[in-house]
Order: sequence, then C-alpha cells, then structure tokens
Amino acid sequence: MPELPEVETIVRDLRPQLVGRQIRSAKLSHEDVLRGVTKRRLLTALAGARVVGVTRRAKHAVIDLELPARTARLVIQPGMTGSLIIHDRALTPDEAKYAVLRAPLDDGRELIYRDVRRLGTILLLDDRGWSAYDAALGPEPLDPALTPARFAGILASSRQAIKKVLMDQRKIVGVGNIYANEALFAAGIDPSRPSSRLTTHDSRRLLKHVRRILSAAIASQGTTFRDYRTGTGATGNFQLELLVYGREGEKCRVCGTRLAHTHEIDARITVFCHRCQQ
DNA sequence: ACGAGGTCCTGCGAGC
DNA sequence: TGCTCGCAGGACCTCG
Repeated sequence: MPELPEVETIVRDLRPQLVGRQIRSAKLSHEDVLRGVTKRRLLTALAGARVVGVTRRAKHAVIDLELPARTARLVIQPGMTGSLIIHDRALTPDEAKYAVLRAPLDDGRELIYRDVRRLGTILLLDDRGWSAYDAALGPEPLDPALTPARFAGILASSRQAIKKVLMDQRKIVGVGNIYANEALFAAGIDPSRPSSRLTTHDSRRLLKHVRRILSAAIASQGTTFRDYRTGTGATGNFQLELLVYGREGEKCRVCGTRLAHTHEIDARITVFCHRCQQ
C-alpha cells in the first residue's frame, strides 16, 4: 500500500524518465478516480502537456505540467493498489485491464496509472488549488523543519490513540498502517495510548524511529504485499524487514512473546507486542 | 472536537 | 467445483 516510502520510490524512478517529455494524448478507463476534475478537462489538459517536474508530497505523486498557456499539477494518490509505471512495450491483457490512465509520451513510451481497486485518486490543480491542498496536509516527517518540539506539540494536541494521530494526514503526512505499526513497535509505545499522554521522551523516540523506518523503507524501495510496484515495475523489499505488520500470532523478534492484534483503532489491523509496547 | 460507523472498489482466501 | 462472504484499507463522509 503506497505510503511515503513507496511513493518516494515511484517518484525517484519516474523523474529521470519523465521530466522533459511531452504527453501526446491520454485515455481514462474509469472516472471514479477523479476528484474535482472532469474527464474531459483532464484529458484536454494532458494532451500536449510537457512534464517539467516529478515530486512527492505526503503519499501523492505530483507531476508538474507546462500547458500551452498555463501550468498545472497532476496529483496522483495511489491509495491502496495504485502504481505509476513507464512502459516501453505493449501491455499484456491483464496490465491493460487495470490501466486506469494511459498517456503515450513523445519518446514512444507510455505512462500508465494502474489501480486494481481504484481507491486511488487523480486531481488536476492550478497553483491556487495546489496551495490550498498542500496547506491542508501536515508536515513531512523527513523534513528537518519538523523539530522534535514541533512533533511533540502535534502529539500533545490530541487525545486520540497515538496510532491514529500518526496516520492522520492533517497532523503528519506519509505514515500509513504498515509504518505506524512498525514505528510504534520500534519505539516501544502502546498504539492505543492517548497521543497527548506521551512524554517528551516518548515523542522524541517515536520521531526518531518513524524517520529511521521510513528511510530504511525508501532504501529498500518500499513494501510490496501484493500490488505495489516501483516506477520500473519491480517489487519492493522492505516486507522482508517488517517486525510486526503481517506477523500477528507469530513470535516477537525481540522478546519472543506472541504478537497480538486488534481492530479497535480506526478499524484497521494493529499488530503489537504486549511486552515490548506497554 | 471526538468516536463510531459507512462508503468507495475488487481480488482473494476461507468456508460450506 | 462453485458459490457466498468477509476482509484488505486511505481518505472522506455523516451522525450523535
């Protein structure tokens, strides 16, 4: 499930291939992925657009476009099962089936947004729209501007379970279920603990582990459980390094206790060690 | 402001 | 074998 490390990997793979390229045309198979833009407006804007930048913000891939008379940002959030890949060959029938957006490029290759479950979203924003969208998102966890004090302030402002706060994109971006589980385990913090009850020491440790784990996951090209692929179509490798997510019922790698799981926080699976996370 | 629960989507695996 | 059903979940919504 594309969280920060997965989208960062996609963006790093796409950037050298996509910047400078012109999009010839575009086709969209399903309109239900669009947010705030009609199919007609999106396809019209993409046809002939030049890509001038590929960046990441939160869990979104942001493709900066130069249009004849204006600029625009194509914002793709892969959701659960989305991937962005540049193909230099014809698609297999299976690949074509789930290709939601297809955009042939001026070099003969094709940019494909693939999304099996289509929980991902596509936006097309102008500068003002982007500013508003960006402003509603929390700070980037890997940005040094997010100081331990600022992070502590964010956590102190909510009585919700720390895991839920960590996954709230308005408070801090990029962390989803997998990395929230991993970071809380590494920091030895009970996921259900009210965020505001964490000590300064807790929040410092948590930020450190969030950063360490996100960085390690980027280095491993992300976590592939089923659908996630890098920008070149490869699987990630960080699933091999997970200590709790997907390991419920197995033994804790630190203390050997059987890992517990619950759906009580935000109706998502939380896997944790009773002993290491008190 | 908060918690609870529903919605979107489809593939997959369990159970019968 | 073939069917139904629950689950996976990020973001967003409504309701109380």
